[in-house]
Amino acid sequence: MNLKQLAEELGLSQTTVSRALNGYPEVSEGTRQRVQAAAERYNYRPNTRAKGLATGRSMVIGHVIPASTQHEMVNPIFGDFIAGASNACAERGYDMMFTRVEDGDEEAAYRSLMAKGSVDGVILQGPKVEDGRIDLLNRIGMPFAVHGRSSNVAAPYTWVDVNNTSSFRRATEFLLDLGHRRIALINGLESMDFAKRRRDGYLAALVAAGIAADPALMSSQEMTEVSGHHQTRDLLNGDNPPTAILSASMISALGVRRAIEEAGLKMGKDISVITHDDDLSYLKNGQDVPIFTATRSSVRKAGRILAQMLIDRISDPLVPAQNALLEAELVVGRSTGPVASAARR
Amino acid sequence: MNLKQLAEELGLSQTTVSRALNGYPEVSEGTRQRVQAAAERYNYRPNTRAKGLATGRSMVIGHVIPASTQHEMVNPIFGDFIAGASNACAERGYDMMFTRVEDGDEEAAYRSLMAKGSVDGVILQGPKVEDGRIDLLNRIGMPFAVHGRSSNVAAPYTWVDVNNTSSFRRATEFLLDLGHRRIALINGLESMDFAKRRRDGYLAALVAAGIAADPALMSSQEMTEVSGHHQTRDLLNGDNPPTAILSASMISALGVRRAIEEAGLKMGKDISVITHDDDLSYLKNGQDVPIFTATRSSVRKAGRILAQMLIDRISDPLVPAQNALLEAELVVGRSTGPVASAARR
DNA sequence: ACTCGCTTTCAAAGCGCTTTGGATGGCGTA
DNA sequence: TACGCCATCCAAAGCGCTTTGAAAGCGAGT
Repeated sequence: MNLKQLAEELGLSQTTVSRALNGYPEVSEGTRQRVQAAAERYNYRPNTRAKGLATGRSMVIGHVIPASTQHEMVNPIFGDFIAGASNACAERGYDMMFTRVEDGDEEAAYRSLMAKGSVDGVILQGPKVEDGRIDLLNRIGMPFAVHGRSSNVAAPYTWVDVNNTSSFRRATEFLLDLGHRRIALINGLESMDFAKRRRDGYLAALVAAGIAADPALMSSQEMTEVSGHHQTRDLLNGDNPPTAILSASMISALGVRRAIEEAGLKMGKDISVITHDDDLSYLKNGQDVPIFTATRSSVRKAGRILAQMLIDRISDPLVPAQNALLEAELVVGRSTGPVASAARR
Repeated sequence: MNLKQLAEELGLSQTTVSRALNGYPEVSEGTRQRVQAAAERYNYRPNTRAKGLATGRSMVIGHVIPASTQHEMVNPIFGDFIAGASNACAERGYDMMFTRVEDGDEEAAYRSLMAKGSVDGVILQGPKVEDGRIDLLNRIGMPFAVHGRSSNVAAPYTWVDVNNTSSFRRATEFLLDLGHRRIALINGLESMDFAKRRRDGYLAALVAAGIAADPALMSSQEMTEVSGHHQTRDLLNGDNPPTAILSASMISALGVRRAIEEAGLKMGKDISVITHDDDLSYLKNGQDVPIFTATRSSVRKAGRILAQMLIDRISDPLVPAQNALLEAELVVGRSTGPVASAARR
């Protein structure tokens, strides 16, 4: 059933039917009722493509996933973020679309999405410290919103981010207060902006406490269980192992815990662990009592907010770029404790 | 730049330019070269919506995510599946679109997608033992492909599934061969078809071995870390604890392991564990030596195959429904061993 | 010189919708 | 009675593409 048929059925013009359905005032209330009833009865839905062609809107928010970052898609953190974003999108009638591209074809992909008009805006994931994508999107005039920030970008843009610096600074201070002096940082890839900021926070706390940072205690890798495990094992096997570990995600933290247990140590007693916790639905930090002491911030909430901002911007391009800096809360669990006497040697 | 402008620029008609770009034979090689060069130069991309309107194709594969199952989106298993599927889609020029709906609005959502013409086909996730969606999609004539199967559906349809029955039967037999008699099953929700089949496999092996199934050893819940932990703790605190556990996913298995360690037991020695392993990129079963003995089957591969099948079907609706039953391999790791003497009491 | 057949190109219709710029008719007012 | 003004509805243009049906050009055959 299309508009033409529906109009014929009703003995009205397409114009009137279209207006009745879209809530325009130039149609009498009686007619509107009649039209809506008929549309309901025939389960009429305007064809997306035709509507889009006529209005110049696609009602779709895009994501470009490069093949190498593609495992990000698989990353539970990404999943939770998307869940939040798609929630906000659904409320406003938007759908989300994912385009996978080969590495290096990102620029072409964005240009292509723009030229093809298949999305009204895009969400940018995992910004690097220097991220060319932001300039690019500004240049080609594609509305966008960034999950995170990019340190070296001057122009204003829409973003939502956790205050990574302050949360890692606070976590480090918490460990310092417990008497820890050798605190390791098992970070995400530091080409990523969030990881760089976390490191900054960690270093700031050390500096403030007058402690020299030990490069042997800092590593930067992808945030997987296996990688968390490897890094921890290496740390524990080192000459002068840490008494506390800062982990970048719940997933790495699982590996951290595994390595600690394998070494016959007890987390929270022999060694303390704080992790960042994105409050993932599939990897809760314990049900009642948190397993890990953690800096917690819901990535799902970030998704909601960001999608809303993007849609605002699409609806009215004159709205200035909005930002939100979310503060993580420090949740104290059982993975931290005063520095162990054995380690004080 | 649109077709009209490009045609004017070239001094050709839209027809010729369109044909040149779409590889039709009725255009001379010289002209084609000239057109392609110009298209390249102006970075011309046909407008998706206009093209779709003219061809009746949207080049989009849809997914409908009900709010309650929405956490599925967040499920790493889903993530890996999508990664595989989007790969196959990208190769054929398709994009993927996700529509979130309130619970119970699924039927309306599919009908709507169909009426709006916004997708060419959909992928169905997590089929239940009885799943009304399959009939529905057949009825409304929407091309679709199912990840998994639904036991109580007669009509043929396109699907890809792991042989859950045989793999869980085999895993159970493996434990039986090691001397285990009290084997627990920590299953996914048994309203899900895959979970039901796994249970069937488990029970079949017990029956063949002449062992009566103990309801106290079987549980069925969502596959999260926390839930795996809870179920295992309850089992271990029971009157007559199992000597081996069968877990439905790597994620639950993490919880299983945690509960075992908390109880002061050693996995592979005091108690054996086998898990199903979807070969998730973010939750590898160890790097070199597998941590868990597991029935392994790549869910990413399943995604690839299924998307391909769906696109085949979209391209030629006359092609009969294809199916693929993937056999999981049994990977022996360090989480299993002969039944512990202590437990033989 | 004329027709035939083939290649190459084009004008125009159509996909299903929105939206512009009228038309129509009823009603109050002068 | 005539006029203007709303309220209501409509025909048609246009969004950017594909595709049908036809025309134009050209060398070969007679």
